[in-house]
Amino acid sequence: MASSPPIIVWFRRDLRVTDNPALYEASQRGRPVLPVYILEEDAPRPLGGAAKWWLHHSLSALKRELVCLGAPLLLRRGRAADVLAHLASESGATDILWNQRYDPREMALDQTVTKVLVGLGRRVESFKGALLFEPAETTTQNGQPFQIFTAFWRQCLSKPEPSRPLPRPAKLQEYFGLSGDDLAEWRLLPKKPDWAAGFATSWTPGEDSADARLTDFVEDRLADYLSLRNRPDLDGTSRLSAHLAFGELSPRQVWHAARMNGAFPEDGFLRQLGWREFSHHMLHQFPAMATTPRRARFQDFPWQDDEELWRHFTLGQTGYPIVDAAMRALWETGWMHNRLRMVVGSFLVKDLLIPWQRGEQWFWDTLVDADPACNACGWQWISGCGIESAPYFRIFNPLIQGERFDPDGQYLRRWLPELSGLPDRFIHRPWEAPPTILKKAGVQLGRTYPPPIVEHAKARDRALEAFARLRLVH
DNA sequence: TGAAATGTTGGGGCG
DNA sequence: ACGCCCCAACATTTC
Repeated sequence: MASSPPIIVWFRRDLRVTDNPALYEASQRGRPVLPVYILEEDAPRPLGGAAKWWLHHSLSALKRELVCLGAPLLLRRGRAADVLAHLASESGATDILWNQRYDPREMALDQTVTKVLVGLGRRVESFKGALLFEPAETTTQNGQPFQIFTAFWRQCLSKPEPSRPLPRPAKLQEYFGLSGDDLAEWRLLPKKPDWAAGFATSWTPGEDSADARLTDFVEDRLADYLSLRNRPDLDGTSRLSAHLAFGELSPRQVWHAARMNGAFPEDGFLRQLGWREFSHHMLHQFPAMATTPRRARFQDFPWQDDEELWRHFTLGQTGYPIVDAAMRALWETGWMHNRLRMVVGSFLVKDLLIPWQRGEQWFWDTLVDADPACNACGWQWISGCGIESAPYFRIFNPLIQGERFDPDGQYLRRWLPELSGLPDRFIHRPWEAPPTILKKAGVQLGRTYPPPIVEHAKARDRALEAFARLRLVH
């Protein structure tokens, strides 16, 4: 027996059933629900490798959730407009619901989809679930977008608090009769080599584990967040970034979970949500920032862009232990601590004079939490070419950062086994260790571990000089 | 969400 | 007792 026409819910980066406004609304209408995820062939930017791994597991988790709710997830691939138009005619659906996304390139796509569907006599509705505050409602007094985080966040905090998360919908009516792709066919997982083998020991994608991690964080570690958040060796952060990036959690859920466990909006943790918010609003308002420095004069920066140095950087073979440990952790786990993102970012851009866009692309490929807005904002911030950003002359010293935030070298020993035998005193600076100590630790500089590929003091001077020249020209 | 250079102050060693 | 130097500790400025 054929079902009556369903309501289509198009899942994108909102791979959750709780606090999912589009799904919730569909569940309220007393009709079958047809949830669909589309592998978009016309996506503005193909997902990176690590994100694909996450997507695979997140989709399989979402499939399980939706089976429990009674409406299995349909997988299709192609251009979103074609797929949805086809689905609408196959199923007779008149209503297509989704949660709004804010990246202008994706919004352009959604507009096309809308036009096509409306042209076919369908109704399209979009809902708000991806952000805490609406970009259109968060502007300066004369209606301009904010460019400075503190002003932006102050205004956000003066508004009513974000609304409470919606509940998980009750049982959904299944729509029968359509078949979709098999997730495995999408080949989102790496085969040979399987570089993602280590990911699973660090992560469990999906809404259930996102919720568990959130609960664990707000109950046990939120209180120490401020004092530990910069310590990669102590696991002081929430590690929710990938769950948020794929929408397995909504920022509202994180907000209220933290609030109920004693966080104040002014506190450090919610402020981090503020940065996420700010990044998304910024990319929404300034689409070009994905690839172009917001300060125009950085267009002419005299980059060196040396392939050999780049290779050392990506392999975690720069000779600066904190940089190398961070880059190898990124490769092995698909994630990097935020403090270390700043350290390696500063190193790439300022010590090696390699354009931030290359770093941004590398992160895009290797981070499980790769998010166009946060990634571009972060790189513009660290390279000094954003409007609100670290001034260019703010150059991190990898040695000082390492010793300050990994004082016992615990993090280094975990990711750089070849240095693990060095005493605390030298592990951040193996090139200063006396030969006897190196020998005892089994370290051969230049063989088991590289000497520094640049001398930081000189690299710093060179970067400042390049920056000074830039200022002279403009 | 920086680091280095430079300036200032004050205590202690020492002739 | 005094002036001088050194240097650590801290503050300010500069990149």
